[in-house]
Amino acid sequence: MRVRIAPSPTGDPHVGTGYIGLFNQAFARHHGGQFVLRIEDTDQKRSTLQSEQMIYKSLAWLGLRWDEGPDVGGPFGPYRQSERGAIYAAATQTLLDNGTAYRCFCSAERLDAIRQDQRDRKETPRYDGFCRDLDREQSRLRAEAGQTHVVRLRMRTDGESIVADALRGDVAFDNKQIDDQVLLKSDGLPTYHLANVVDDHHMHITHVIRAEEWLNSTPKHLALYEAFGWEPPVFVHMPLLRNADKSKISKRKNPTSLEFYQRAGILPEAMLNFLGLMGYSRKDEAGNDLEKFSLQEFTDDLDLTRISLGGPVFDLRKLDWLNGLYLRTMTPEVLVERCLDFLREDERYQGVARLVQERLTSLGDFLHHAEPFFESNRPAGLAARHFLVGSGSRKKTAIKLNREQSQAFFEDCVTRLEGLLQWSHDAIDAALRQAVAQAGVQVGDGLMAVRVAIAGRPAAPPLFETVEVVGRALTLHRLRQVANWLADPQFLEAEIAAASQELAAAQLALHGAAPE
RNA sequence: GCCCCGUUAGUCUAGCGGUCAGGACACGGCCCUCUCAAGGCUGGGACAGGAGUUCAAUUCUCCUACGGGGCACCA
Repeated sequence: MRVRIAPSPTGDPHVGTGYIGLFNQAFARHHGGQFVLRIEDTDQKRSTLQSEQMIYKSLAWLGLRWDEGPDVGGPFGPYRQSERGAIYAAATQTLLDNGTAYRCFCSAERLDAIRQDQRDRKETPRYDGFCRDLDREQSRLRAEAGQTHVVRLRMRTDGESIVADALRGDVAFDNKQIDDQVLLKSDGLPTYHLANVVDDHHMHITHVIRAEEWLNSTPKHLALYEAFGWEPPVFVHMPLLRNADKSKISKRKNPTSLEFYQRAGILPEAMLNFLGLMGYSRKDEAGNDLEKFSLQEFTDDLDLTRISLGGPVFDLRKLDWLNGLYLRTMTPEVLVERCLDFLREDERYQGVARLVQERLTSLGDFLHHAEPFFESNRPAGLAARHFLVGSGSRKKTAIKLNREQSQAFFEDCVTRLEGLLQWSHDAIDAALRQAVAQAGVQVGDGLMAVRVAIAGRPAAPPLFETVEVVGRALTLHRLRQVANWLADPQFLEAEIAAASQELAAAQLALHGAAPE
């Protein structure tokens, strides 16, 4: 048995990739098969090599080990789709020759127009078949003349397609509902649908274990297998990880980057364990649910038919509990090792040392100053008043932003930082200054708000360096967290009230009981 | 709008016709304790609604509601 995961190197390594990867690998190992990693980089605009590297790094951190992949090779490579152009070209030609695909010369404008029209008439937006019956010879000549075009799948318009999903049973789709999918884009690269089917076949994939979002496009894939005369694999559509509001997990509402969890000090074995609890459960001898288990144990008795299909909410509180459980059951020796490794293996370590250095009077001070860089959860706490931008300012001229405005400011910071191609001091500097200018507050006040959001305290190393060192994943998470706090007036109020109480108590302790 | 999937407590789940509906996170209380955690005990809290099938439905079927996903020259 052979399975694969096929992440797309666009952006941060996604926790969903880890989730699907876990089940794929465990399935392969359980059955003594192979687990393949394939990089789906057919989207030229969005794919980056950097992102690809991060995928390897994060999946390896999690503890997943693939038998074949771009980085480790294998007998059915190349494993990067951008390097398989000739294979897709040949496959496309086969379909063109046997009439199951056709060239389409329609412009993007025309397609937009008909889709809009269909939407207006409340119909399912789909290709209208304008080029479907072009003369084959004509079509060939136009293509040879260099006219830009795509290649589309000629979908049957009658009957229905049955997807035999391993978890759901037969799922029927009316063929009339299925679009003539583009297989080859005008840039000559294949779409997911084509590349996926061709590669899965050539890589001898027997079981496709992927996210539920693909279920609806499976009929297209089935049509492709048929067009090629190939045997389709077994399909297993896993439930989607969800935000607290049950929508598909997204970085707006949850940290989705595996890098974030690594940097936040989550143990990979706890993360894997937690993912193994999503839509799945194991039992102990007494028949109760087993909460803690190793990858090996998970793999040993994995049974995909036990997967439950309701979309599991990715609840960080339980992850934290599990992580603590792992931490508490280590021997002190191992714990020390893990902590030191956590710091040592983190490339931020050097950067933190550099920033903290000038503030030290003893080695023991290091921990205090380094805390903001590694801490995972940051309660709003004592410095919360800074989140209302300008409110913490001692300047009389300070422009204060109200709750909504402050929230908008933090969200703007997120958007600008998110868009940075280079996570460098200068780029961060520029982005944050723009955000401050946009908000119309004084530079010091705006940056102070960001500083407190990032470092949790007003006294910290210079902001841009700090942000650079803290890194993208954690920085964005902390800013989003503050934006979310600001979105909930009660929460922030309570936080500030608690903080002032804390402050009063501290002062009381310092100066003795106040006179009656 | 159309198509598809799903629905046990706030959350993760067990259950596959007859159960006091089990476990876990979170939450409350008590205990332990110099604090905080951890730990122990304990409490509240769920089968979305309605028809049907059956001696018997959380479990099977249908309808409704709700949630989600898809409908791209993104994956």
